[in-house]
Amino acid sequence: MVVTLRDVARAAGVSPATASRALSSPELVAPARREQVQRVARELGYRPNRAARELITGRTGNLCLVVPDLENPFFAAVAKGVQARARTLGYAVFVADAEEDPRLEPELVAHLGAQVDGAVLCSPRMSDEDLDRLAEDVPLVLVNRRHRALASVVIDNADGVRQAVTHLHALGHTRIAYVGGPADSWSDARRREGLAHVSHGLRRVEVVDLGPFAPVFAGGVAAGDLVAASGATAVLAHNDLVALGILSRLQARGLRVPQDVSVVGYDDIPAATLVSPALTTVTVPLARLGREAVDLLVAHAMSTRRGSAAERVVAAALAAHRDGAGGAPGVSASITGGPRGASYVDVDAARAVEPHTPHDGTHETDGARGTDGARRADGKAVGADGGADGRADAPAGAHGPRVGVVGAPASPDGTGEPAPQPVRLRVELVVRASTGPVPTRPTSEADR
Amino acid sequence: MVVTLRDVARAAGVSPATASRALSSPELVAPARREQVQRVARELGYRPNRAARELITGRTGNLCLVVPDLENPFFAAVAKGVQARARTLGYAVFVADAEEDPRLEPELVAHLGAQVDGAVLCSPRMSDEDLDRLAEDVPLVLVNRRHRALASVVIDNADGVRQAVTHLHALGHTRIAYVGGPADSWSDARRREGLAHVSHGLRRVEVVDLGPFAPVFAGGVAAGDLVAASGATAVLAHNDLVALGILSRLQARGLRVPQDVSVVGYDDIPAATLVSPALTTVTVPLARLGREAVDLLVAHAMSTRRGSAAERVVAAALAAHRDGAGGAPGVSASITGGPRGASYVDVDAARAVEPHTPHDGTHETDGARGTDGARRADGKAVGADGGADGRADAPAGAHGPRVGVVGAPASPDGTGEPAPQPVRLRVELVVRASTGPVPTRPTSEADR
DNA sequence: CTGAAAGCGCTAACAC
DNA sequence: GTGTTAGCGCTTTCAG
Repeated sequence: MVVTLRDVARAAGVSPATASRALSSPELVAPARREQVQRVARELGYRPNRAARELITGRTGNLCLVVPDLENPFFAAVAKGVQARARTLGYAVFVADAEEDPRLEPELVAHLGAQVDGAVLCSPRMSDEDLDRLAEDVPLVLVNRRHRALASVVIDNADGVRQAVTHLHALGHTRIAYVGGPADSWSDARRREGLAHVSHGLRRVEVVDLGPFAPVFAGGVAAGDLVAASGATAVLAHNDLVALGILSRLQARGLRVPQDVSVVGYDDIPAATLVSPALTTVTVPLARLGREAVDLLVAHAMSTRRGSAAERVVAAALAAHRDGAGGAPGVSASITGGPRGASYVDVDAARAVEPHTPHDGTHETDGARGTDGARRADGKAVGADGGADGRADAPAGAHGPRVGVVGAPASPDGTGEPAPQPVRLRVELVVRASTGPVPTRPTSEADR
Repeated sequence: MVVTLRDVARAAGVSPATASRALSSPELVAPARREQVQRVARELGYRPNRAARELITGRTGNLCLVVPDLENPFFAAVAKGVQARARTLGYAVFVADAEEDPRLEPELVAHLGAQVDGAVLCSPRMSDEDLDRLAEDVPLVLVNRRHRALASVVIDNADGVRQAVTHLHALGHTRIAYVGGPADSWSDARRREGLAHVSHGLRRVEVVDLGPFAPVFAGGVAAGDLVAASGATAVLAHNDLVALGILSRLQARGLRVPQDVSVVGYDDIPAATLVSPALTTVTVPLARLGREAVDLLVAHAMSTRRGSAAERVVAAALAAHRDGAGGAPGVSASITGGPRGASYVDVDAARAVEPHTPHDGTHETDGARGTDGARRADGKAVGADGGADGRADAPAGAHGPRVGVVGAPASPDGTGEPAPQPVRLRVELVVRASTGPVPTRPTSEADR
């Protein structure tokens, strides 16, 4: 009923081993036989059994993504990016919604982690300890959070607020309110730091911290009243959802935006342009966060995988690799080579001969990242203090085209390799209709 | 390194077979041994190898969901519902984004279908033929589309527009514009049908069809101008995104909503309340669409599965089942029993003794569906003309609490069982600020 | 109720 | 280059 590799082998007049090789490692088979086997396989409609393959190779060809809330446009966009990238690389992706529950996250990762080659955790709210624990079981890449030796892709939080505040300052605003996100939000902490730096640098600018709020529309609505009462002429919100809430509340109270109060968001979700006035906000390359995360995962995390046979081999290869051989890519290639190829029809047949160089920036619109970002362990970079806390990042005063960091995505899986530099993506302020010049006379609640 | 079932067996002093049973079919093992094995397994941190299990059982414990666009709030919400439900049943779910490309859909389903127990296709744009083809390979459940014998969950499209038009009519509107969705949208076709019925029933109501538009914000913006030119005092949009676009365009042109024009959307996505005026719209139980789809999948689609050994057994069981024995649930239970239980730690240990009754409405807020919706093949229902085209659905004139259909979710997998009735979910108009009484004098472009 | 044995479909040594 | 031989870890007959 279901056609098996044996069937193909028999029909092609070769041994199962040869059939297997012809499909999975074509370069090991004589051209004539190879093509014949491939043809027969096609004719018979052969579909390799993934479970059987996984059982022996230890690789699944799957990834997983865990987000706090799929309905949040921010995460939806990241998910889309992850999807797209994974698909072109031949990976399928499990998506899990943690329902904003920090306790659910580790559970989800543990469950899914058992059946994937790696996991992307987007804005995880779980503790550092949980992250450490999980990282032992499955290759992890963090998005929008940083943690010790784990690979991660983040945005330049500090630079975003810098741009926003600079913009507001140029419009004459001197009293700016900040409506923060959740107290335990990693990115919010970075933005606060950035805020402190900018306001230091700018004369006569005063930032009023209105405190932490839920990072959703309702949070913004609540914050709206505080904004009105603060006497600020401009407000910067933790994210667009919050900004939208503020906007809504302000307008409901009869305050005009931007005539009375200017509002700036963060993230640039689609809804930012659905409202009027359209929201001035900090554009974050949402989809790219996802894409980079996948690249990172495929680049290094996949190298080690608890997979019985494969595991031992990889370990041996890595050892040999470290012992001198500057870079015999062929070796690691045949080991780390995961699924690839856009066509799902015969992924195996399409398996490239070229070594595994998953991301060389080909698809990126700006050439920020080094083209050899995927190659790891080239001596020099080893042993640095990459495991530091990551406080060294934001020289927030500097500006100009901040490069999205290169760094060697090494393997933090306990193979003794150094911790990777996080991939940091640039953000950019996009000015729309919700910000304008400071009102000539101060606006306050008393105005109405 | 990794603890295997053999290890557990050895440590517990039993054979691998017994260990396996103790964990996967506890009822087959003597209480004493059973508990001992379970304890040992826990202590050793035993984690069953899913690949090995899948290889022999043919079941994966995974589902997949394919949507046209993850960033569309409609699909995000459905995805969330699918997620949640699948998780409580112990299933992990692959999510794929078809990027609004009908050609990509079958490819994704084919790829993922090979490694899941069933697939949920949300608003698939692919052809009927593609659906037929895929349905042969993997159990399918459709959301927001109907097709022959495939199980599906849809909303009462016709009733939604009926409510909307009735509302508008009550406000005095007599000239109502309809801004449709994509020409090949199944749901849009249903809404048009409903529209025709209602306007027949209502005196003096004239519906102006403004044609098909892309179901996104930009589509609505484009439609906005047509609305203004149509002379209609109210407009009903294919969905909220389009309604939002219309709203935006109308306001940009100086028309006031609802004073000059009333706007009604469909779906009630979160953004509907982010704008001002808040959108009057037809609330669709988005998350529930997803939940029901999963229930349907688990209820019947899982019964048959090409899985070597399991397949034959299931087939035999089904045959025996049909031959009289009204309901020997024990049999099918041990066969169809998929993963379940909320705890991921020891899903197996939690395997219920009770027969497989995945959804009995326990989690539903309204008891619309029958509690025995999961039980299939009880003679009577067999052989009906369930395979009809689905044109029989909308007696659009009727109203009142339309029940969300019960029907026996039979297996359309060619086992000779009848086609299932689609699960139809009720929708409800929610009146917000974007609709109001008809203007005393007609509004047209000339007004400004 | 329990154990021994036989694979699920595939890949990876190891010889030839 | 190719075939032969072993299993990967688990479930499931089939005897006892």
